[in-house]
Amino acid sequence: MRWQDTNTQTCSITRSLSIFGDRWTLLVIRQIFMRIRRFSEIQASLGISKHRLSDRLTRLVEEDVLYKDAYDQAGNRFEYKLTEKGLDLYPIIVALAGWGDKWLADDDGVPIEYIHKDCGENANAKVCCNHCKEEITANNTYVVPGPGILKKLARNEFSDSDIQLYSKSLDADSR
Amino acid sequence: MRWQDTNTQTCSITRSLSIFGDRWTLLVIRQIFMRIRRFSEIQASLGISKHRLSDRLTRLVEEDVLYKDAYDQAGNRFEYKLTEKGLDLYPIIVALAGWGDKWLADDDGVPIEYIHKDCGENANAKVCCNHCKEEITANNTYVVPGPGILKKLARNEFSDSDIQLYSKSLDADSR
DNA sequence: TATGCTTGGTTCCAATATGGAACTATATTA
DNA sequence: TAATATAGTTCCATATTGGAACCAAGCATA
Repeated sequence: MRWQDTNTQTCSITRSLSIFGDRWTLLVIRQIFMRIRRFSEIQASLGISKHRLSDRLTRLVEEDVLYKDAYDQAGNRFEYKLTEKGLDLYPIIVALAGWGDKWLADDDGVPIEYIHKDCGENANAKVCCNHCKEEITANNTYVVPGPGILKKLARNEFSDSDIQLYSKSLDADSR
Repeated sequence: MRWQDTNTQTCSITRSLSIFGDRWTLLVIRQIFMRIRRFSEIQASLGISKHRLSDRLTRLVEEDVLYKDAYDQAGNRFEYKLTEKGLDLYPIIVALAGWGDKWLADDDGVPIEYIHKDCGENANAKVCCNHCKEEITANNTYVVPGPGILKKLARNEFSDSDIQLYSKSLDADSR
């Protein structure tokens, strides 16, 4: 399967990765969260080549993850800012940072800390059940097919490998 | 900057992405969470080419994200299973799925739902503050340099672009 | 014991994506 | 007006990926 075909898949993870599942895009988004928002700033701070960055920014604007906000009088130079859709990527960024902090930090410790303004404490983010607020892990969760699968199954629009995937479930055996 | 240099960076996000920030690795991990754990199963279900999958699995075992568990008598054929480090990627998977569910689902609705066993409800997972359990967003969080930065700064092991990055903060202006 | 089948790869080559340098066009600054 | 900064684009060499063919070990069958 070629990569450009992946965004036609049903899986939400596959669809998400079709937008930012490459080597640079999430780092570009991270910079923009960090207020590094102009082309040259992003390019210099990441060391990404210019035409690659140009591609990525254009694509993120097309996907409505970023929008261009002119900062000169002529209106030809832009800061790239996060749309509502883009701001919603924050949990993914925090989850990535948290995993790296836990498993990849060197002896010096965690490079940056996230402070939750409302309580003033180190956020040390966890993924929690929206209903009971307890932490979500692979071992206390299982999956069931949702309407996006069931309706396609009813219309026979689902492949064998999709059925194989979604007939499986996550539970304590995931280890 | 070439990609193989990225895992020397201080940033936890960059280090994380140096392991699974390519087009396929997170999908491979997702399959393993979904109990699709043998080479041929993963290969057929994702449509990834064999040598690419071989590379990725080898690398994930090297990185201690997966381990090989023999399932034949001769001990030559393996299921790839998640280590503790790998299981800890679950929040990232859930965050990706949640974003895709919200922003990329088609009219049929969400493809799969995550059920939290402890309360029996649809988890609809949120990234929350570990301290007060409230949801984390770009607007209610800011960042401060942690020891991993401060110690390197004290030893002069930090580049200008790193300083630029970490001197910025996240807050309500992130939009 | 020979035969083919399945699994889990590896090897080769063509196609695609990326990095780096040079170039360009438009604004802003001196 | 000239110099500089910004935000790209173009060209080419290199790196990564996909696809097909090949291979070797183990198992199932005759």
